[in-house]
Amino acid sequence: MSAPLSAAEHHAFKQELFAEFARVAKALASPHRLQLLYLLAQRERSVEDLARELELPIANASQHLQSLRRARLVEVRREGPYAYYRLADESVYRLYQALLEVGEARLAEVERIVRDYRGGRDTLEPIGSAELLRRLKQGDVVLLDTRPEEEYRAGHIPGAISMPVKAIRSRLRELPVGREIIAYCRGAYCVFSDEAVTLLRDRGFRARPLSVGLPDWRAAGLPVEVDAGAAPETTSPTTRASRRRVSPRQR
Amino acid sequence: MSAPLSAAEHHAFKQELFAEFARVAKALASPHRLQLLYLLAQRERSVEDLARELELPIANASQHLQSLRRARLVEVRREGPYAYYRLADESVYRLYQALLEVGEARLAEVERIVRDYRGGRDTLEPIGSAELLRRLKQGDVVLLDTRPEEEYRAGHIPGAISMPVKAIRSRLRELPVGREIIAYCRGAYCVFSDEAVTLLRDRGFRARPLSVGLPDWRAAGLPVEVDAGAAPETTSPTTRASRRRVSPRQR
DNA sequence: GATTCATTCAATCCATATGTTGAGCAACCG
DNA sequence: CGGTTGCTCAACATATGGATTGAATGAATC
Repeated sequence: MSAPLSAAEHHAFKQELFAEFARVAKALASPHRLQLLYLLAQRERSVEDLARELELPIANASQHLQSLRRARLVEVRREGPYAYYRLADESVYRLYQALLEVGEARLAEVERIVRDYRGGRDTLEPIGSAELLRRLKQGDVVLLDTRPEEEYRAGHIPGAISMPVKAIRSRLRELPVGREIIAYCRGAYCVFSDEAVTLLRDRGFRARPLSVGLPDWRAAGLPVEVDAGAAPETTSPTTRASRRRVSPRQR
Repeated sequence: MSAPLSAAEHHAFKQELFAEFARVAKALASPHRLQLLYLLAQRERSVEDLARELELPIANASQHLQSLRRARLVEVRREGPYAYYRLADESVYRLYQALLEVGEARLAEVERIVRDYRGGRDTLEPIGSAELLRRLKQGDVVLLDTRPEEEYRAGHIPGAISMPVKAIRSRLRELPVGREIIAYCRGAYCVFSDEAVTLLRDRGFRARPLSVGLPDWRAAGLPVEVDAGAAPETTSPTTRASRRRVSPRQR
């Protein structure tokens, strides 16, 4: 039972074990793959779709996705000619979050890059999740999901309106003037909500960004609503119908 | 203020940003560096010390440590001829934890390696942190820190007795026969506490391992006691005295 | 000052990763 | 069936990372 274990055995065991963990870290160790995870945290997507958004050759995107798959960070669902990739589970996003947290805390470069990029726009007074929840219950705020509509359909904060930042200019009349507007997007390094808030303020609205993105909201265990007709979680045989537009958007 | 930002600018920004995060991930992407972090999570240590425990050439260890340092995952404190490395902060350990969590959840290999290594010894009925805290207050358990004494001195669970697993055979008479004995060590993949529990049970004691290691306990925000005279947290000028043995061990 | 010791640096070799290109494959369409 | 589409694979060039060796640094000691 308590068989004596040699130091050499100990050593080999540790080596094998940490080699496995290093495999996971290796999968994270590429800017392109991190960006893929960032996009996949919003919703499952096809190879071509991802490649287009990241401006990558398709073969390159495919290879990165397979590398992520070998590390079990993402999973594929094949449907006809398409391969839809998605995050394997919530623990993958928590790892991604932990990586960004360390990066932010430790790398002065990150701060500099962000500051350089969005000049004065870091004083938009973001609202926290707890306060948003409270005020949503009171009904005195309007909540905008500024991500592309497909991402809204794949999961959004209950009560949010889909208002992709690209469409917001033409949809201003849908917004109330009295209540404060809260905008959220993909996460801390996504500019959709910041752009929306800046634009809304220019037009005389009271607006603030949410401090976190939808994946962070979900990871915090807060409620997320999925539209009927959104790409199914279960790998059902052939749900071609899932590609149609549905969006029974709530106001 | 809301200066229009071109798609190309967006793209370059994302590239730079994720390149920085990838740098952090790259630092994690090596079995040897992960093992270094594992050891440094216990206490700060010198290069030679780490190299000896991991059976690495010193130059190799030094280079890995510098690579971790460039990613800001560890920091150095130089004292005379020695370079003492330590984890940069708690967020680094949380990242390490998140990596292991994903590895455990996703890689069947990890399970296999662990199972292969410790045959039947995974049914030692570990006790959780909450239950341990409760029973420590009641005073009906004895808590053993089975790590090397230096690690105990650098930080241990309040009330724990330092009982390195290598010394336990010769110190059995210090242990009470009535109360249950709880043993903890470096973490889930450390075998010190399992070995101690197995040995104690063979000798007729009631013993169980704690489900987490000291760094996990600390990361959970639970109290940790540091011995007076242990290597100082603050990089004080020249605290040579810190190398003497102190250990006013409490029973 | 010369010596010793812990650590770092520099140069090398080898292995692995990345990006690119073009070919291959399977599903679907006409 | 032949063509198109979405993805994957294979082969290559280039770049990067890791381990090893021996020399260099820098602090402490003699």
